[in-house]
Amino acid sequence: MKYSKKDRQKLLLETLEKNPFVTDENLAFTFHVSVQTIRLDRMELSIPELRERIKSVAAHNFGEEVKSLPIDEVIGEIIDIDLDKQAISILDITKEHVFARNGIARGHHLFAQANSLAVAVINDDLALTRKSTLTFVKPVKAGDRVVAKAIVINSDAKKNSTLIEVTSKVENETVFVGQFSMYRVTMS
Amino acid sequence: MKYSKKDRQKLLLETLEKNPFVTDENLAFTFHVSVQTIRLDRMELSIPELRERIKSVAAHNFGEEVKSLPIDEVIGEIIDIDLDKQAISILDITKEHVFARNGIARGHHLFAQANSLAVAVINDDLALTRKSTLTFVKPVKAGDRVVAKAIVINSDAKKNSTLIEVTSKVENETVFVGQFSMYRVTMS
DNA sequence: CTGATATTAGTACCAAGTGCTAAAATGGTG
DNA sequence: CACCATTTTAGCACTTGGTACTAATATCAG
Repeated sequence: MKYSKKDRQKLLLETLEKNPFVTDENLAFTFHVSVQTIRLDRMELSIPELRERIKSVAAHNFGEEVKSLPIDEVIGEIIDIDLDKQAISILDITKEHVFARNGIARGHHLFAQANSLAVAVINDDLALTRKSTLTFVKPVKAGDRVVAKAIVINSDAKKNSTLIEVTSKVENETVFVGQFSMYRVTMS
Repeated sequence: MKYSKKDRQKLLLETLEKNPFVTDENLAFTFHVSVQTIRLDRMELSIPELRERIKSVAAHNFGEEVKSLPIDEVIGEIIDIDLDKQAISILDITKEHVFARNGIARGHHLFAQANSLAVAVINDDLALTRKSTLTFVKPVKAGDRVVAKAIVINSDAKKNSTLIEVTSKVENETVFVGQFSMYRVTMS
């Protein structure tokens, strides 16, 4: 069953979209036409040859190295801090923080900002996250400026434990809420 | 200034590691040797030819199995995946992942590994974290190899919701547990 | 100096193409 | 049905970036 030229070219595009690693010979076989026809089709649709297709796939992802979480102690920029009471940080979301596919910020960046703010607000030598509950209220997009505010809910000195709530907002709209139960110790 | 064979081969490896898109001719020129020498070097080091190198980079990134997320957007290395069922990734903790102060891995790296694994295991076009509860059971140190295993607990198609539990272990000892409630949509 | 190691040269061949010309098949319209 | 345009197929020379193999030189170490 042969397709019309139009249909075949449409299918060709879809096929190569799904899997660019197919030779003309292979395509010719699957579409029951000659290799030359496939070549003509590629010309008309300006689809590059196999090697170029592969190269572009490779180059694309090779250049687009996803930024891992930075080394700084705090993710985001602290703009206000009142030790053991509250702190505020801002993080500008760029295209490096989002999924290429849908432009939505990856959860761990919001978590990282909130968590490191929770660590920073604690006035102790050692602060570790013990437990946390997170709610991603609303998707954050590239270009958004996320303002995170950490509030110390309570501090139980005996248990070496502190409860902190972090609320992150974009243009005054809550996008993320996290409760952090922190373990803390003063050394010396 | 010619290098010794040993030095040249070492540099060759590094060069191609950084940029696999280089022809033998090009390499011959930069190392001031003949093309044949480069080929011999590649044989000895069992480095595949340009096209195969490019193909493997492309194939790697075009990971046919992982749909939700391009493979290099995953924090850690996925070593096994059974879509909608379970997945395993490993992350080697280096000094860049830990607090300089105490050598303990910062929570967001463990979260990032677990969360991105939860996203990857979902066989859908869009997967976002809605809520999560985390427990940091035991501190992780530089040098530790964290093995995270994500298990899909249930999938409610009507609610577009999936519950995933991720358990991370170091040398078979649980260091982190996270429950992720994920929002998922199939596009088309 | 000699032998081993390293390097270069040259040939035939391959895959997956491009670019070009030309013939054959097919299809729609009067 | 015939005719002309579109579509498809065929064939050939040439290209890149190699492999596989053989053979000739360089280079160095003892």
